[in-house]
Amino acid sequence: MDLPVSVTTRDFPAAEVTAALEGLTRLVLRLSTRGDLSLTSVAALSTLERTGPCRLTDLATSEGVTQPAMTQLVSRLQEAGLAVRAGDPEDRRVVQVHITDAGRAALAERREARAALLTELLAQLSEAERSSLVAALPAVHSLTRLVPDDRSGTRRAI
Amino acid sequence: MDLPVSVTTRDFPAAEVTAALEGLTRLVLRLSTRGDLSLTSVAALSTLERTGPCRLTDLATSEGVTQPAMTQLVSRLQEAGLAVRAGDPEDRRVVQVHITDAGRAALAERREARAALLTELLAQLSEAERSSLVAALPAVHSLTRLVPDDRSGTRRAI
DNA sequence: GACATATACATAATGCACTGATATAAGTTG
DNA sequence: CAACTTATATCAGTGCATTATGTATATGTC
Repeated sequence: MDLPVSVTTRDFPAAEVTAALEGLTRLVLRLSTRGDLSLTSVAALSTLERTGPCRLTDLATSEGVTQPAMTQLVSRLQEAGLAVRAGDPEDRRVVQVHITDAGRAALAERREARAALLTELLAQLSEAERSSLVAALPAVHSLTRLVPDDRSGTRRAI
Repeated sequence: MDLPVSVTTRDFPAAEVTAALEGLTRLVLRLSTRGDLSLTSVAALSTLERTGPCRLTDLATSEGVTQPAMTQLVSRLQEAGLAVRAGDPEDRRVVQVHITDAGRAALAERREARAALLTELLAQLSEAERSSLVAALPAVHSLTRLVPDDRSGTRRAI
């Protein structure tokens, strides 16, 4: 328990990191206002903004939801004017989902608001704490890349 | 982009941290299986375990949900045998919510499962990355403490 | 060229977890 | 004791997910 910690795989304080992760998750969720875009909506819009138009099913896979869920989500986004469906002339079964200018604007606005609030929060940390967070960013990116986009196969309860 | 970074309030990469936070949030949510306890359930049980029996309304406040939501949540927890309601002899309007042994066991089991999976994920990072995550833990704790338990007053959209 | 199968999306029915509004019951105060 | 406040429960509605199934289009095989 209180042996010196060398951060190897074996003695990694997974419990603490798990708790921290859940705390952060709840923080983010609590900071979301009703009426805001859902996390999935934001993720889907971000994907569309980053990678360009995308098939509905591919979008579902990449966001880790089922295809019907994505159908509904795209419908909501379309009603809100943030995305549009477009047919694919080469395969008339497919729907290409495009982000609209309004969608891009909504993303930008949301990012700005969240960044502003986060900046405010972070200002209350010590400089050492801020540095430690920045230093952890690459690891976080690696982590989020580790979980495959599709949830089939080896998925397990966490 | 590749200037030396001194992490002051002014030039803190809030956008990046925001993005990382959202990525982590989605990671955690995606790793939750259907049938698992919801995050709110876990948070409520954890609070009960940590601080002992608690009024229903206080629990609602501390988890950042409305009182009806907490009434329902406690009902679910009670049906699942993870918590129980107990009357308060001093004020017969109040309900004291207690965690049960089964609730404690469920928490422990869940923590173990998540820690195991997280360990597996973390094993795929470099040692430097793991160290950076551990180093960021205190900052994360500070951050999660910054957001007050109740959402009234200064709450804003994020 | 026609039929079987696969693929892409939509629709329907359902469930869960939240919200707001309101009811009920129990304390508190003028 | 009436009026008010507090603590919880209940109800209707919403958002976002699920599974199961339907429909249109594509593809492969005989």
